[in-house]
Amino acid sequence: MGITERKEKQKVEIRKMILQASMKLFTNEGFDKVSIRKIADIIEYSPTTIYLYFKDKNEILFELCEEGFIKFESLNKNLPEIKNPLTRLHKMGENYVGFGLQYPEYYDLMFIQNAPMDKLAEMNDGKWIHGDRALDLLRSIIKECMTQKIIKKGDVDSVTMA
Amino acid sequence: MGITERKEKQKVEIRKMILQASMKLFTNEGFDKVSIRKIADIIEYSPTTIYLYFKDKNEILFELCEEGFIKFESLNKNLPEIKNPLTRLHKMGENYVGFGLQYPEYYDLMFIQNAPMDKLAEMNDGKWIHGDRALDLLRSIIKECMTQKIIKKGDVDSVTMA
DNA sequence: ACAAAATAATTAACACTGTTAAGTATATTT
DNA sequence: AAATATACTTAACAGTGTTAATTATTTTGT
Repeated sequence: MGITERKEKQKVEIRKMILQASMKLFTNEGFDKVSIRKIADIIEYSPTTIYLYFKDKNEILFELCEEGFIKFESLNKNLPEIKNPLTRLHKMGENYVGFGLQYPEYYDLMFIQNAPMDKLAEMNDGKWIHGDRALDLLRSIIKECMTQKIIKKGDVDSVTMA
Repeated sequence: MGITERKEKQKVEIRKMILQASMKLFTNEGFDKVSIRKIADIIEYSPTTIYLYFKDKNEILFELCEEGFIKFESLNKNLPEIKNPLTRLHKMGENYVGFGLQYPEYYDLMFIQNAPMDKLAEMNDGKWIHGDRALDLLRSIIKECMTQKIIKKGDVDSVTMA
């Protein structure tokens, strides 16, 4: 039935509008300072309409991160062919940088605005469709950095100073 | 006058209670999830009483960070005697780690919960009494890391994996 | 073509947030 | 004892995420 099909498409498009508006607001003002009502204003729908498309505010962020992880994973397609795990990790680091340069808004959302990490950790039960492995890997890196990057920070600074 | 003196002490003690309760809540639940009313509940005063001692919620965090920076600075007293700026920075890195181990709650508040960095940046006009140099230095490190730690992250991970 | 059922959106409301203004005791000074 | 200052509280505002009830619209079954 072509008519319900068009309806589906419209629903998808509203979803897209929400995600688009949210992305803009999140990166401009930060997740916490963005209210559902602000998003609703932009897309010119009632605030509660958003809840017809997303379970809650976190799920919007979640979805955006998923999008980001998809992009990031597609960048990582060149990894498996590298045998040496050391250089493979190094390559992943490069990909990570490349991702940041190519999709700065997504990068900001996923890795700079640290609040998200907490928020997403909450809804971490079961869901993760695309982000799981990438996130786990990155999280392990980040966690290790929580104890070690400090030292390395000093080193980085030394290097840049020399 | 011994009586107004005792009054002064009581005021200082209420301040301390607020800071103490806030510290506990901030590190346990995160800055954003702590409400003024929750703090008020703990110290068993009305929520608005807190505003007699602190301008707003951020100022409580600000004060706690100041305390932290004082502790951190006292750890950094061993720095000036080191001539070589490279090894001096390295030593500061060590102090940073030491600080994190010695005062985990403060460390968490100041460097892990990244939201504060944003919040404190807002009220960064003029104030900074103790934290200024230490913060500027650390912030420069952090900012450099925003572009470079990514690579270093990979490296760190490589090292730890080897 | 018309009534019934499903869909999509909205309005009203709840419980919470930071914060301010106005009011109320209590203590201090004159 | 009356006036003033101090310490604190209650009431309120505007905003938040979110849910329930309501209305309008569209699709379906006859």
